[in-house]
Amino acid sequence: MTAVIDGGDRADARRNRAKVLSAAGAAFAEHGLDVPLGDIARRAGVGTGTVYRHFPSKQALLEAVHAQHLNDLIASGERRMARSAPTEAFFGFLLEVVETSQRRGPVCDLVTADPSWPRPVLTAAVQRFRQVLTALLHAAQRAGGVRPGLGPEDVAAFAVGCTAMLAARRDRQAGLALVRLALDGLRPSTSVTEQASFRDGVHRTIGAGCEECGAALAPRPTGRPLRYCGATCRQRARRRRLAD
Amino acid sequence: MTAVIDGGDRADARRNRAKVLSAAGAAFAEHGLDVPLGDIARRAGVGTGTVYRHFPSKQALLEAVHAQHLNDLIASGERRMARSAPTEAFFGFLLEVVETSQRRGPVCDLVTADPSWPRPVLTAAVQRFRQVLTALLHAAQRAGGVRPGLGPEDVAAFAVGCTAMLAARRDRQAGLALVRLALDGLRPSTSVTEQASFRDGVHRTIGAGCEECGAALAPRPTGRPLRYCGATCRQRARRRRLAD
Amino acid sequence: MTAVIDGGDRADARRNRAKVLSAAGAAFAEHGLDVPLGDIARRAGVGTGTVYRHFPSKQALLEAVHAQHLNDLIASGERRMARSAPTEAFFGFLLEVVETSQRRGPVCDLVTADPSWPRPVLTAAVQRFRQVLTALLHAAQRAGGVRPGLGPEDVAAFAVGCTAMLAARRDRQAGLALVRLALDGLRPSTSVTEQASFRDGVHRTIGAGCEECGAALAPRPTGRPLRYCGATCRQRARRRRLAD
Amino acid sequence: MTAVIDGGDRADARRNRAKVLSAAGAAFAEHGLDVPLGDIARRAGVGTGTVYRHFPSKQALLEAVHAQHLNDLIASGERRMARSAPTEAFFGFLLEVVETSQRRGPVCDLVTADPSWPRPVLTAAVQRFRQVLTALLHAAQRAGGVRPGLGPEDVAAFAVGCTAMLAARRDRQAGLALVRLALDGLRPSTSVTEQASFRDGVHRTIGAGCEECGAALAPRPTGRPLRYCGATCRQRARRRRLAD
DNA sequence: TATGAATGAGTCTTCATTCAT
DNA sequence: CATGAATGAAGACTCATTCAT
Repeated sequence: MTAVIDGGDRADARRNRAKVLSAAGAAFAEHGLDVPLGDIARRAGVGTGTVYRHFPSKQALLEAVHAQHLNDLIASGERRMARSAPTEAFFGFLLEVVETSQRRGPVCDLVTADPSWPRPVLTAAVQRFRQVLTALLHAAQRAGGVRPGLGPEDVAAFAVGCTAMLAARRDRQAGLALVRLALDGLRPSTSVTEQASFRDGVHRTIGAGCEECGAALAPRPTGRPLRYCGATCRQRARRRRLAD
Repeated sequence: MTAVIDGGDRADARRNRAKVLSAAGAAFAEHGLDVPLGDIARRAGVGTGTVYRHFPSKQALLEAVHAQHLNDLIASGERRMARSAPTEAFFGFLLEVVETSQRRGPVCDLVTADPSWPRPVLTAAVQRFRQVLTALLHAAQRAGGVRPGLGPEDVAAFAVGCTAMLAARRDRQAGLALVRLALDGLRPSTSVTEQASFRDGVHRTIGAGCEECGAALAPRPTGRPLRYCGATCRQRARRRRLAD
Repeated sequence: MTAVIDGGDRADARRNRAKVLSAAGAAFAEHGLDVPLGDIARRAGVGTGTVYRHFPSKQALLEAVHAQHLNDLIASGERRMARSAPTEAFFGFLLEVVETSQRRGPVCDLVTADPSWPRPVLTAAVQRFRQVLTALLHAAQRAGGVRPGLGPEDVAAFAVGCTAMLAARRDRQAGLALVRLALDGLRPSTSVTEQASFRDGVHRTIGAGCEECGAALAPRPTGRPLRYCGATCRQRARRRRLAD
Repeated sequence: MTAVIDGGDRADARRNRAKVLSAAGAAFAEHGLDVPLGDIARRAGVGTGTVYRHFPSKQALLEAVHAQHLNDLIASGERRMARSAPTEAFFGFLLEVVETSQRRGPVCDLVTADPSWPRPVLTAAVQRFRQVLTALLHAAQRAGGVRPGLGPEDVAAFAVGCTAMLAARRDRQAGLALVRLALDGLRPSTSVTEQASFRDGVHRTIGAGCEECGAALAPRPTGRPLRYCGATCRQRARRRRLAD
């Protein structure tokens, strides 16, 4: 199994494999999936034959790129899970997914299980990614930071959409701000919000939920925004932070 | 004016042009921009030459599809403006944009003014579309139903993202629910932090979020940019840095 | 037979046929044989269908153009034969052939009997053209103005070559001067010339032959060049001139 | 430098490049510039992709053929310059140019500087060819074997014309004889009239010939241009005008 | 009958994949 | 094993010719 990932015994072969993978990742991210394989090879400083020695097809190369990306994200997700509060971990993770996808094709499409995607090499990574995503999601939901009722497919679709949103906005900073707004849609909203959001013309107070339990927060006209619904939740959050 | 859309005098030619346009719209929507032109022709029940008689290139055909789509949306938007309350009109319009775009390439990319897009045929439609979008947006903002500070580019990017989101979710109903959640991100919230970054109609440069929790940062007119949303996050980040 | 040439009974049909023929002649002359048939039709102000009504194929149209050209040349050649001295008639004719051919494909190729040329419609015109050319040639040869031993194929090839020469020289006036030089190669040369022309370094006196009998002309260091070898030939030429 | 011609390191690639070049040269020569690229590939015994590997477009292939031809001619011309007497060198060179051009498109058109020809690859070869041609021409002119007043453009146009002439004559031997006759037009003649128009190395604007007999007209530095070569022709023309 | 729309075979060109060096 | 040359299927586009209006 490591052989498949490493590309064989010889050191130079392993190095070449890594070069190709990295070049492919960059090329797909920059120019999209239509980038010619020859360009990738040139970028990696190898011949096309070498690319084919390591990856049996362009599709396979793309999948390897995705697998690597997924593995990186999995590691990052696990780190976040260990170190951050659930809600922060979840949203930080999602933001990272969005920011690192670029034009390489939405990683999360893999999670949404589009059957047109052959995933022989990917299955393992995808499953693990889905597990991490699910764990992060459930933790955040238990913490009240994410709406209950959403499943991993929903989150994946959200990530896909936010990736496209980021790519569509020329100004990356502005794009990130938009993504944050969109991701806020995953946060629980008070019943007031729900009702208000489809009514018109009145400027109602809608706050994000408590970061620990998701409960509605009393609006404050000014000053530092509330993060927790009360002392209990603030305590609980603090305990968790110290725990890692 | 209709001549441009109708494609000439003869009834059969007009019919064929319409068939081609419709087939192209469906084909692009289903299979993306890489669908072979021959497939479109077959789908329309005509020869490839007929496609080329009506549209001088594949690019032109794609633009015509977009133009038609835009024109439909423009008409719909104007109707909504006349008949509905501003906020409902705005969100209804956006939802329609998202629902009708599918894989045919992000209609709204046209609005985000990507210069790599040649728009000879489109310029008029795009401008009109942008006008309608802007009018709907401003009306909704005046009515307090949409965050101030957002511009048409932001809304277009949102639409692009939501289109991708919808396409990513296999279950269309679930996808639409997600889109609604995301679009709610455009509504105003009373979170003081957030309000700071989008105040009174001026589209400020939105800084990156807090490095620790991702929350929006209040813009500072001068001086060193903010890294954290507050002391808590700064403290936490410091602790983490010391930890490794 | 006139029906074939005239294009039918109706006056407008005849007019259309003429328009197409003229447009085709101009288009072939300007842009060569690769000019699209649609361009010719547009130029003629008719539809492509109308072109096909009068000429069953592009090839046939080209042949009709050639036939018309040939017929014009035939008439001109006969006029010249009647009115001018043989040598003048011959060279004037040749120059006209060259000047009127342009890029429409060398008319004289038809005479050189290239078998790749289908000539169903042309046979008659080509044969008549060849007859006129031959008559002019023989008369000029009898008059001593053209080298004996040359046949109509040679002359036709000369015309083809001079047409290309004229087209190659951007400056048309300079091109015509070159053509005259080349055509002079058809005139008889004294034995001195023949010997001299392949020897090197000495500037020998080579004059054109007598216009009536082709005999060598005594070189004159200055003044008006000699046209005739003597009084006899000058008389003979004068008589012929008065005869028409 | 040879790399450009050889096409790389590998022996088989070099061989293939040569095969393609040679096949293209033959195909263009035989069937003209419209020969399909697939035919060339088949003729060379390779796939179309191989042709495109060595030459990025059909145009480029054609230019490479021309460049090779030009380079061969350049070498030959330099050899002739070194070994033969000037006039023989010049005419021998010209004959070689004519004999080797066939239908592959007039090599010398390149010299006549038609701006519609893109010459990226060719520029160097064309310039060198023009230099050789000019050197040969001037040497022959100094030796008195070629009319003064002719420039390289004239000679190139002559070559183009003679190439067409040779192609037009089915019997190649007869064609070559014709070409020799035509080329003799470049030799000096003592006809005083002609001398006037091409004197001492300056390439004067050559006016149209006499309207009556076509003879060359002595250039006039100023004033109304000449129409007739003399009083006789003017008289004759007048008589004709009165006749109709 | 005139028109010009429809047709589809044929051309150039690209690029994923295979294979000789 | 690495290289990059060779391959050929596939796609965009043109235009001579046919056919419906």
